[in-house]
Amino acid sequence: MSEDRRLDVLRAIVEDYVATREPVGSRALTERHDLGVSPATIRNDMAALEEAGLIVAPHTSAGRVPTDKGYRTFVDRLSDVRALSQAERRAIASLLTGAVDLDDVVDRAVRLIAQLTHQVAVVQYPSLRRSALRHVELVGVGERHLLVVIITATGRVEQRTLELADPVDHEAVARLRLRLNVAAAGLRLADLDQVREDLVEQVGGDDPALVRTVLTLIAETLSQESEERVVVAGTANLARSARADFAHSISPVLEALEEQVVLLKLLAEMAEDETAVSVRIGRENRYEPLVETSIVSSGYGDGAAVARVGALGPLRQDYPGTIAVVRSVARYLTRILAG
Amino acid sequence: MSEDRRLDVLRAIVEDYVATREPVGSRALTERHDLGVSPATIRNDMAALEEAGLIVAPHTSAGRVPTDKGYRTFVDRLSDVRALSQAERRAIASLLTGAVDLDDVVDRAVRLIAQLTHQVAVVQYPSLRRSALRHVELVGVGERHLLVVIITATGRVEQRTLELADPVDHEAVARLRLRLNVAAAGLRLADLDQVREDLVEQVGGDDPALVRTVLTLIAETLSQESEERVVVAGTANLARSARADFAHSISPVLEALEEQVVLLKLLAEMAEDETAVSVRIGRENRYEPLVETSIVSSGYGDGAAVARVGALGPLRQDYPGTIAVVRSVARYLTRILAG
DNA sequence: GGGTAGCACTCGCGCACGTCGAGTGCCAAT
DNA sequence: ATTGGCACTCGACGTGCGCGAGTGCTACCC
Repeated sequence: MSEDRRLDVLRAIVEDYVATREPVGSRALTERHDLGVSPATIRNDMAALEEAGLIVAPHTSAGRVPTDKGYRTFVDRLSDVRALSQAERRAIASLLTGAVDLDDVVDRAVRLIAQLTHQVAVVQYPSLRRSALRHVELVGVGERHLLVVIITATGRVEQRTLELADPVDHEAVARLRLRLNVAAAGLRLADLDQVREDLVEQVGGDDPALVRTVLTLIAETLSQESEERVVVAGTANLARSARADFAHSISPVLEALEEQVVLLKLLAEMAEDETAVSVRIGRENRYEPLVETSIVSSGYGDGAAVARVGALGPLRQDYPGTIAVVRSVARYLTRILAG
Repeated sequence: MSEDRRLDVLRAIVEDYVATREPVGSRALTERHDLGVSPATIRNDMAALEEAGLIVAPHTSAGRVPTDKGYRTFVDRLSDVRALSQAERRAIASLLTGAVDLDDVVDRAVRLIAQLTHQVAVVQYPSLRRSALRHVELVGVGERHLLVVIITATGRVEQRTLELADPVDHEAVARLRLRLNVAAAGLRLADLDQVREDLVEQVGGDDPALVRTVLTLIAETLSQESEERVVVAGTANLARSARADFAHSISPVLEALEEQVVLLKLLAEMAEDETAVSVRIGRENRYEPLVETSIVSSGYGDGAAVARVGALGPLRQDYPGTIAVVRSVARYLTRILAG
């Protein structure tokens, strides 16, 4: 019995099931695909595929349905990456290039993915740790508070208030601001820890302790994972297929989507290969509420990937299509952020 | 036939229906409530209530269910405001006072409402137009760009980049910043348009045109409604009761919740009475996707309300409970933002 | 006139039952 | 290795039926 044909059968099952949402039987397969053998032969292959754990029959005398493992095999070995249509390419390009600032880019990207994949779209903001510093602003506020505003190369603004031991010396702060910006412009935030002492010396000034404090605070702030943010769109797409694709309710999934921490962890786990698209199918997500979903994500950003985009949807979905969209949007994002 | 008892019957119907999710019949009513009359009498009252459009029977020989108008009457005339339990009060107080900054306050508030009401919670960020100015920061960036950072009394930071006609004169900018902050501290942003010319004169300085430009830009920026943001939580609560409470799918509702613009408009429409809780029931929301939902919202903030909090859920919900929670959270928010 | 009891009637719901057809597994034949 | 044939399983679907909740109406009572 031919191993190749067996995989062809699996591919056909996945494609038909994704298209029709109905368990697919041996006869239907021979009718809709050109496999060159009779239903009886298909049945033997199916039995083998079931034995191997790639498909299951929901009940006796129903057709077969792919398992997580079946989808995995499909994604890894059987699916061609679908080329995007001209219209899709154009939509991505024009929508993303029209954005006015970082927030707008992220917002447009997430809506775009949701619309093109009919799934829940997820876009992570470019991580502060990885992006370069454009400007630091220091503002004395009241007696002993210092407002630190950090502006990154990607246009993101973060603010943090410092409580000082001594009353604010406004002139010293003004000088410090100037020198800091001269010395630290273009600094990659991830490097800040290493070069801090150099900077303290370089900036000099009346109050090295203050410099150190400010730099430390900046570093601390940026290293907090909680600074990372994820934007979600298209939850309505989940609800549309809810009854059909989710055994119970979609509310655990919605809950998970509202938890920034969960999403960030999830995306972080998928970051092994930063630039390529990576896929988590069903129980491969160890996070219980998501065992009935699949997540397709890709890193984006310049050089070392700085963040991820992705799409989350039911097991039964058009993987080649989703992968194509996610990959394409990630590439456009990378290009735009670099420009 | 007593008008009072008729309303008692309506109240009983609403309460039972909310509690059991089943159409309520005349006998069940007499058993569960102390109305002092027989089922037959109740039937007459029910016929009258149906005539008046306050209840309907989903089909012959089923019990009655409240209509939008029935709920409206219940909310307006029949429900006592439920007092919050000690535990609930404590939860609200402790959670909100533990917040570290404005983002945290909003985040905690929205989660709190979602959890206590089992509905979708909505919290609008305090509007810039209405809140007072704490500080303005001006930073020259490159040759002819000026970065304007606005810090409000509520701790919100907004930034905007100005393109200047002439190259940046750093000294002039420094002087301007100082004078602007002296003159404009505590200014309510909504008033800025009116007093702009006074300020231009008061600030004086080398370049009145620049002052005017900066002030105009600030005013423009702040008057953009798009600056207003809404945070949503608890969408999972919708999904939980989806099958029972929504005729079709909840996905139109989820779509609406993702549209900031829609939510902002909705909240704006409910702002007639700024401090009191206001309720929109079913078709009273002219926005089609929300005709199967009710929204309870209240203004919060000091003096003139600066923003709104609310809860959105199915028609069939515990209105007194929701109202109590929304009102209470709004009050705590007001107190915290004032402090 | 408002309240009540009785009664006939309606109708959705759940259940049992039978039929249909898709799909399977196995076996003997090629 | 592939195939045709065949018996078998089982869910989906339609039908018929009885139950019970609930109604509206009418006659009656205070």
